[in-house]
Amino acid sequence: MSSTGRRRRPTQVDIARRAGVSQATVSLVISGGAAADQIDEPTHQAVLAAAAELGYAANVAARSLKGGRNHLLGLYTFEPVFPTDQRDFYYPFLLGVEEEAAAQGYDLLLFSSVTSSADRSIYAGGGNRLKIADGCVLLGRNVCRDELAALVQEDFPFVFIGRREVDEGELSYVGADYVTATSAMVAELARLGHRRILYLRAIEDTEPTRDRERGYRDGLAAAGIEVDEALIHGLADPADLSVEHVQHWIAAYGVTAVLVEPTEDNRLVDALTAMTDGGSATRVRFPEDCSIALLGDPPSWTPEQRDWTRFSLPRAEMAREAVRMLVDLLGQAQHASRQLTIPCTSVPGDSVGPAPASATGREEAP
Amino acid sequence: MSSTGRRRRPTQVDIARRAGVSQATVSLVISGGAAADQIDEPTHQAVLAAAAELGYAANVAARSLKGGRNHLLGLYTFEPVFPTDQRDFYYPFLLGVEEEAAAQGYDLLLFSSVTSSADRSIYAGGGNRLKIADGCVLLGRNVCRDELAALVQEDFPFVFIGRREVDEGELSYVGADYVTATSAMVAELARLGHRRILYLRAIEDTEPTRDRERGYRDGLAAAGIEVDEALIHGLADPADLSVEHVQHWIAAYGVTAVLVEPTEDNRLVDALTAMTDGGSATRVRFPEDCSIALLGDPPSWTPEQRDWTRFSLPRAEMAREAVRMLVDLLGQAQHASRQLTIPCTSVPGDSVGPAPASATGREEAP
DNA sequence: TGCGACGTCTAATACGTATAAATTCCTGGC
DNA sequence: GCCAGGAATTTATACGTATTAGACGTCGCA
Repeated sequence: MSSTGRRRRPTQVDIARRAGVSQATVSLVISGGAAADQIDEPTHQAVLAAAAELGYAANVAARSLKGGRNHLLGLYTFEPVFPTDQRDFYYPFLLGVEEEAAAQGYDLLLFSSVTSSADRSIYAGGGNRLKIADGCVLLGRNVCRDELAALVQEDFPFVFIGRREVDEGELSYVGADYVTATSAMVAELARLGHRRILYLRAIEDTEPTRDRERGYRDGLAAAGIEVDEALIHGLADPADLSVEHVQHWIAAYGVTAVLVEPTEDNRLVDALTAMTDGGSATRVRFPEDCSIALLGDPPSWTPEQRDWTRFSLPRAEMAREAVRMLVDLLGQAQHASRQLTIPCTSVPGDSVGPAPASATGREEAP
Repeated sequence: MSSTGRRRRPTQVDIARRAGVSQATVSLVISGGAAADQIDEPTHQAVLAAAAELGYAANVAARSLKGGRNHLLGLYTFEPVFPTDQRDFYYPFLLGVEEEAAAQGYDLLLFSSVTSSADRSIYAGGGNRLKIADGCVLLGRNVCRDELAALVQEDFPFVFIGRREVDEGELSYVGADYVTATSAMVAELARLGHRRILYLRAIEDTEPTRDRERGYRDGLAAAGIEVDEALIHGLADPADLSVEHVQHWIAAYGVTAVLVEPTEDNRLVDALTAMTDGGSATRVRFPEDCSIALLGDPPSWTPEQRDWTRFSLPRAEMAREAVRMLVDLLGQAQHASRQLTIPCTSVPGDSVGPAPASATGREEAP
């Protein structure tokens, strides 16, 4: 059908034959960045011409086996990125990675872990799948620690989007500055007279959660408020954030403000909305009854939604920086690990108000 | 740091040395599916033990170099997929491709054309970029015909999502059955007494548009209505679908129903919504004043939106089928082209009603 | 004329795996 | 005791590329 009728993809040997040179020369012309100018102009052209005629494309596997570069950046996510309910959360990351990868002249290799089966993990099939790419961007909240540790052991270049730690050594990441952002949120609440601030944290002990807790404690300390451990509460399911609970916290602990971590899906915001909607007796008004702020932004953001007080992660920016960092790492012989933290932006919103006068100074009581 | 202190990853040779066998034996034990049982049980165990002790992980590059396949499927889009205003249109395709690729054991190579610059085209850098993948899924409305033709010339395996044609030969695609869906829509309108049906088609002469026009004509023929060429109208910009225009069409041509192609962005639906919102004199009520149906679904679909009468493309299903077809093609020595058409699902909606009695039979007049 | 230097190219090899072909070893049959 | 025949394992090779060391001329200069 086609001119040659052959099925096999052309290789450097084919080009060499056609151009009347050796395979080594072809390799030098095609991918010998530095050494490419040591070959004569006529042969240079001849090789390129032959390559074009044959429709040559380098074999990725062979190239990376040999240790060369493929101009591929991997993107591995520990959770499915595409399911609809989380899409708005991950979309900005995808966007940023895609954009910056293209800008840097790399194509993106999407390692799919979309099936829940374990056979799509990094070390599936007895090998490290990521290695076809020159380097890899990692993403996801529920990290598999073993795999991450193994990745650090081999010195495969990768950058995590989000701060992550493993015992086995330092890894590179681009994270959001949850500590400062949360601390600032606490400071703002304190300025408004709040002294009894409830912190609803995720149950899982991941780095983002630890950072927020750190910021919470720092913020309280800076405001001269002692930490009451009873006000740090693990929230297993956003649905637990019910009217009854909040009213209980207000009554029993004198809580006047709540800080809560949003989930990657819509459940938290749904729960909040549900609390606002109920009949007058069975609802909580924010901020009249209680101030509330989100430690991060809820995934989907339609204009109709309420403008919750919160801070917002620079997600696309984080992704872009991660790609830049990765490309940088690739350029260096030595793979030193690097860490970068990007500030969050504060969104004032309308769910935080001054503390009720009756509550001010309440923490002075025994 | 690690037990050996070496940096290099263990290979089959290392295992072989440790287990006192040859590298070939190791290969047979580890990945020799069928031939694995021809080796003795003791050696089998010894090899596995050695592999476990060394923490062996197969080198994917070497493996796929040997096999000729690298288990990568390309995804090339002729338009940026990630920009926000089109994201809901392309998302289901991404989802489907991603999902099925994973199910088939392939990873996805995302060729970014996100920068508008031409140097990210298929044939950038002198070669066919797509060729680093085993095969490729193509996507996008504004196809570059030259490149597509060139792709057909070389017999690089690819499948287009959406019906596409080139003069140079047959290509494989998975398309939506616009013809039948449009024809059915016309039939339904005819059943409701409509005889003067306006068809607003896209200006560009792409396959999806041609198919719809074909369905329009077929549907009219089946209903025994003669085609009035004045009722086929090219719509350059969705904003042109204004109240004035519709009122004009009703008055001048006796139009009682309109069929319109949606755009990939939100402009058409926005225009429709705007028409409904105006003051009573400057708006059109659907279906009271005029029935209207969309030949495809508008991109974003929030529950608040009006439930327009339309038909809906099985986008995720198309994507999945495309991947399946591609994998199938890869398995065959001969690359025959294949075509598959998937039916659309009809969404009754509420923007179509019976034709006004005064208009029925109007087409009998000269 | 001879000799080193330089410019241009090639031969050879390594990367880690899979597999066909060849070898060794063993067992049983005569 | 010798050989056919199979089971268990190894040897050898190929996959396509990158890279190093060296081959081959050619030129400049003494």
